[in-house]
Amino acid sequence: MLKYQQIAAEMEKYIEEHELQQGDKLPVLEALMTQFEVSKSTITKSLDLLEKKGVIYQVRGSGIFVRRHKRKGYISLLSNQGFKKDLENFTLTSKVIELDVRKPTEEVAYNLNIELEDDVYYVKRVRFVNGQTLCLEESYFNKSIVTYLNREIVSESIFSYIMEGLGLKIGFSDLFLNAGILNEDEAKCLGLPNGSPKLYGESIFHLTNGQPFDFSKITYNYENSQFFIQANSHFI
Amino acid sequence: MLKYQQIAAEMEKYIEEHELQQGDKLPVLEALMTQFEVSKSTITKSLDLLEKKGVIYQVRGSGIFVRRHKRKGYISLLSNQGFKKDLENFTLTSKVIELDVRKPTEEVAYNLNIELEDDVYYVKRVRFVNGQTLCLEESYFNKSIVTYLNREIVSESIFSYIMEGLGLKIGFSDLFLNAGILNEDEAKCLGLPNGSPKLYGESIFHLTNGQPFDFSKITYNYENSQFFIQANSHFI
DNA sequence: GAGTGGTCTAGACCACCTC
DNA sequence: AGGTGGTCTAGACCACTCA
Repeated sequence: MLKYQQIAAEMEKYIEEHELQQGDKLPVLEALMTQFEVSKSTITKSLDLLEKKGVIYQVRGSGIFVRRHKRKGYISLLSNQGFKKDLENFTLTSKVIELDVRKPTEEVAYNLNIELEDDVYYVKRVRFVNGQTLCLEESYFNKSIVTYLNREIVSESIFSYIMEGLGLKIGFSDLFLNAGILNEDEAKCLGLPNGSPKLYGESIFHLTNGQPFDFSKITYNYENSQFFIQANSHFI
Repeated sequence: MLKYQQIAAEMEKYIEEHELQQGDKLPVLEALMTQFEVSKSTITKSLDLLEKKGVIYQVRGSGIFVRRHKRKGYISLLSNQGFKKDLENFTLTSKVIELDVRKPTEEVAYNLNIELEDDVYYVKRVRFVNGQTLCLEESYFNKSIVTYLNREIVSESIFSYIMEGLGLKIGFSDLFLNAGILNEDEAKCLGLPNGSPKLYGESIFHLTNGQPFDFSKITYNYENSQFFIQANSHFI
């Protein structure tokens, strides 16, 4: 693990364990430099990372302060790691509805940047938090990258398998979101009345080298899903 | 303007003007260093900024590549600048429904970190894109920070006024999102049938020094609003 | 193995906040 | 004025990719 990541992790752990609150001041740069025995730029890089994660904010001429969001059970739209982290104290389970290898539709081929003749894994599953439906998820994986899937893998965390089992490195993701009305199949899968509102998202996940490997359509149960985003104005 | 911001702006402009596509390769670090006559760390900082904005991605050992999302008319949930930037080619207007000074509710006082005796500006308005309703917005501004508002200001971009007119610096924001069903008043304001689905968000905007100054509740017309987010895995 | 991006350092100087 | 974070440099060395 790199120095600046290590330091960021330690600082975050410290903040959590000591239950520091919004606005609490952290030691000044000078102190952190000597404490961790690194140069100024390394500390700065750690702090920039924590700032990007929404853990702290830095005020020039004043200090470094803790930033905490105050609502539990919200899913971060920024960590492209599925829900594992956000719903740590909740029980996450999945029911696999379908799993097969097929040819992509035009839409899927376009989003995965492949040809219509190439193969994709198709996975349809319902995900639950604490036994209640969270979302209905239809995923398409580029089979030449995600070379193997089975029902067992797919009923657990697919992303853990992709990273640890296949040794792939996830780089970045695009997410598109809107609201709508559940159709009959969706309502049935989520256990909601026909015509209920839905939160609907499409996301495309890429490897670090820029290759898209996963295109997913997710329909959320509006009663059990809420999201948060922490933004900075560093890029106006 | 700082060097690294200047360089980032120039590079972004270059990419737009030359209509570079997803995956197109940019010059290597060495070349950029000599071209802009700056050190490696400065170029790196520019590139990190562009990466954070979702404009490029960097692959170690390989190069720097253009990253472009391909859908028009989506609102970025990361730029905490209102919609100005995302809906550039659309006409944005507002209708002010209410504007007054009042005492905060407990909820508002909590989110703005003020006392129940303090004053807030309350603004209720409907916003339109190309003449169609985009959202219903109820905002509460800490009056000791946002010292003055009037109907004229409020019918234009409040944020431009806050930055340019009042000289305040916006730092970061928290956004909470979920879906639900429109109530009668909301449906009327948005011109939708009663009981339609809605996208509902609450956001808290802070100055660079960490003070919250704006708490807003926004109800979106689900037919006219769609969002996107570009995420990185740099902080797993 | 050549090319390319990423980390880290030590230090100079600058911009902003608080008192 | 003194304290604090932010920018920028020059250069060493490391890690990954790809032919």
